[in-house]
Amino acid sequence: MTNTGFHSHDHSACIAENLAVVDARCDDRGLKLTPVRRRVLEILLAQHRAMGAYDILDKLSAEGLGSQPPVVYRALDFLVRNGFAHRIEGLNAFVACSQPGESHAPAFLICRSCEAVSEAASDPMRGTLGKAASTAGFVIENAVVEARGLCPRCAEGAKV
Amino acid sequence: MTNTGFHSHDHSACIAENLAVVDARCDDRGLKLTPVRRRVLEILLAQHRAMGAYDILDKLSAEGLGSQPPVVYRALDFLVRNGFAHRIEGLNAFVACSQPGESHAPAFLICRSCEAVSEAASDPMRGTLGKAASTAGFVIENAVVEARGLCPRCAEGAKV
DNA sequence: TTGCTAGATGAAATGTTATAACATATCAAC
DNA sequence: GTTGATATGTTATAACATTTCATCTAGCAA
Repeated sequence: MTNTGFHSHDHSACIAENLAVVDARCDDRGLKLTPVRRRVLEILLAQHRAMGAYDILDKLSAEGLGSQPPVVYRALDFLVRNGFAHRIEGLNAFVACSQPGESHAPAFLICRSCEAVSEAASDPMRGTLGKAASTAGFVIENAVVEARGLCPRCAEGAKV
Repeated sequence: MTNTGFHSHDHSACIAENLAVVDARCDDRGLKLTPVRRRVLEILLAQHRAMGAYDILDKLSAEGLGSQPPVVYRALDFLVRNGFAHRIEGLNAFVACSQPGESHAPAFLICRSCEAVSEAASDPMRGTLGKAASTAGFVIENAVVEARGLCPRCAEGAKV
């Protein structure tokens, strides 16, 4: 139940550590973190927010790292497939994973005001959903769980 | 915890009842279920599956009920806003609501094989997610919960 | 009855997100 | 040095969604 994104922290260390973990995981598994892939991950890591593919593409192409949609979609696909990033369905956008490479069933807390995204643990099989599924005889393979609302900072601001 | 969609039932009665409820709700609230809106709802009700906006538009325009995207998006917006239909984020598609007009926090069970969609109750504030949110100081306003997997029929088929 | 207003619709264009399809490059293994 | 596997480059297009502006219609007040 790690929650990053809503609280201030040493962000450059946070980025560095994440990249180090991803590097290690790639080594372990024989995956190649190529320049485009690494750069896309860095762009995502720069902020705890979701970014659209075309926003990322703008940055990439400004740096001469590819200028066509498939470039960024392939990189994102690699990152998502390997658990280094997640897709936020409700925003058609992507965030870096805060627990890279760990197998986990993430749930997201998305602030509608500042658009910060925080990753929490979910357990789709438990609770009402799991009960409903088993009653119905439905076999859950995975679940999208995205909560929207206000992060601590924005909720505080809204009150005032 | 009503689950429709995975089990056989008198579907024409199911449609008729849903429409009757929606009619009544519209009367109550002074909403207008115009021909386009009603027809879109009927199209969605015809099957317990999610349909893309353009699929719906194809049907509409075949019937002379409007041929441009805004026609269907406006109708869908009306239906979703008033709780008569839901958007499935993971599919960029729409389903009729099985509890029209009731205020509820739906969760969806989506079969990846036959694409049937069933609506279940969810309670985003409860369980691990709610706990994570309150720990983080996050105020949940609503949540997208979409489980994917196999419906009873397809799960059975997969075993064989 | 007229005219106002708000909501609904018609229509054209555009914006945004995502993939198909095909060609080329890179690199390790044999 | 050929093969096979993986990654990239590039063009085009599919799929999903909204903006904009004009027009129509129902309900209602003067």
